Amino acid sequence: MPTPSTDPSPAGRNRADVRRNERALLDAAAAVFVRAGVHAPVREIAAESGLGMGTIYRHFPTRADLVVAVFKHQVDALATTTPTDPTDSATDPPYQALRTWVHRFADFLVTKHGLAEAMHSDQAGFENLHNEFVERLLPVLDRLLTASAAAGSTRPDVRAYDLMLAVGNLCIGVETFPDYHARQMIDLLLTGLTRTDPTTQEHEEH
Amino acid sequence: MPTPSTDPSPAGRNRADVRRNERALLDAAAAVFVRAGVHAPVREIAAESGLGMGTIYRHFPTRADLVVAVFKHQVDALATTTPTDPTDSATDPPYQALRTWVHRFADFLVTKHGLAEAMHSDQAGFENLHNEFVERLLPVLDRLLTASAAAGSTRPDVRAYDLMLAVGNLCIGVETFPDYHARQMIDLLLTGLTRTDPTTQEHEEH
DNA sequence: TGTAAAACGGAGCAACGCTCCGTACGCTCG
DNA sequence: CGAGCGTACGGAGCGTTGCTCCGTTTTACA
Repeated sequence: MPTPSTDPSPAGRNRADVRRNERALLDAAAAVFVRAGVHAPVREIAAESGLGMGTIYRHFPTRADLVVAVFKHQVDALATTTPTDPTDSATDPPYQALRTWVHRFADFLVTKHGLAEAMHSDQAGFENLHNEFVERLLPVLDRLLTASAAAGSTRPDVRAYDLMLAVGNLCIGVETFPDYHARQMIDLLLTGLTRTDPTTQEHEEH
Repeated sequence: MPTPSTDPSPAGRNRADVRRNERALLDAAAAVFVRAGVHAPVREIAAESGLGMGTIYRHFPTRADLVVAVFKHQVDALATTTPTDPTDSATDPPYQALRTWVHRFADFLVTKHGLAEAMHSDQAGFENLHNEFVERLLPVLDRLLTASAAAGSTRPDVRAYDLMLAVGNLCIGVETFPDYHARQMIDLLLTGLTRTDPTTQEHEEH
C-alpha cells in the first residue's frame, strides 16, 4: 500500500534541493532566533537563509511550525529525560526528580528568547507551538507528578497540565524585567505543591 | 514663572473641547477594550469615539497610557483596599488579608481581556503600564506581605515585586486555554509562601 | 468680533504577515 | 543523453497596523 498520510512525502523527499533548503532554513532560523528572539520578522530569516519568503511559508506554514522544528531536538531531550526509574525512589525521591525536571524545563524556556511568551500567546497560529509542548512534555511531567503524589510527597489534586502552564507562565518576563526572580517563584510553586489544601490550615474560604 | 512641568496645563484645562474629547475617548476606549481586548487597533477606538487618530495620540502618546487611564480608577480601588489595619490582626490575620488581596488582584487582571499579557509584554511602550501597576500596587502588596512575614505566617525572603509579577504571570492564558486553572496555581504559590525553605524540609511525615 | 494659540483630523509612511503565480530547477523515462 | 513534466522557488504585491505631520478648525480672551 502507498503511504497513507503521516509520512515523509514520498515525492518531495527525493528532491535534493528540498532537503538542502530545509536544512539552510533551520540553521538560519536558529541563528536569527538567538539574535532577535522568536518574534523576528520572517523577512529577516529569509534574508539570513538566502531563500525567498515563499519557500519559508511552504516548508513551515506558520511561524510556530518553524519554531517547533528549530527546537524539536531540545524538546525531545527534555521529553526523554526521566533521570531515575521508579524503583530508584529511595536514593532519588520522586519529588526531587520532579523538582529537577521542572527546573530544567524552566531553563529551557528562559534561554530561548521569548519562547515562554510565544508558548502562551493568544496570537493566531501559535496553537501548534502550544500543542507540541503539551504532546511531548505533558506525559513526562504527568508521570513525575503522579509518582510524587503516589509517594505522598505532593498533593494529588493538581493536574500536570496546570502545572506546566504555570511554570511556563512564571518564566515570562525574565528578560524584560531583570529584577524578577522567576526561579524563586517556581520554587514557591513547587513548595506549595508539597502540602495539602491551603485553605484547610485556617478557616477555609474559596 | 509658569508651571514647571508636573502640573495640569493651565491653558489646556480651560478648553472645553479638550475635556469633552478626553471623556469621549476614555468611554470609547473602555467599550472597545471589553469588546476586543487591550490590543484593539487604535483606528477602531478612533472610529468608536468619532475622533481622529491624531487626537488620540496627542492625549495618550502610547497605548499603555490609554489603558492606564481607562483602568486607573479600578487600580486605585485595588490600591486603596487595605481591608484591615495592623491592629486588627487577631480577627483577620495578615496572611488571610494577603490571600484576599492577591485574589482580588488576580480577578482584576483576568476580567480585563489581555491585561495580564500586556502588563508583562516586552513590546515597546508598555513599560508605562508596568510602571503604573508597580507604583500604585506594589506598596500595598509590600505592606501586606511584610505584615504577614512579621506575624510569622510567611517566609520573609520573598520580595513583593517578585510576587506581584508572578501572580500577574499566572493569570496569563486563562482566556486562551479554558482548561488552565490559574486560581489553583495562585493558591499553590501562596501556600508555598507559608513554608520555610523548600530544600530544608527534607522529608517529614505531616 | 478679531486674533492668536491650541487642538483636531486623516492622509501618508514604514513595517510586517501572508499570498500568488510566473519562472527555474531537478528527477525520471525513453 | 536529452526532453518533458511536475515541483519548488522567489519576490512583487496586497491588506493591516502603529505612528507622524501639517493644513484646517475651534476655542478663549480681550
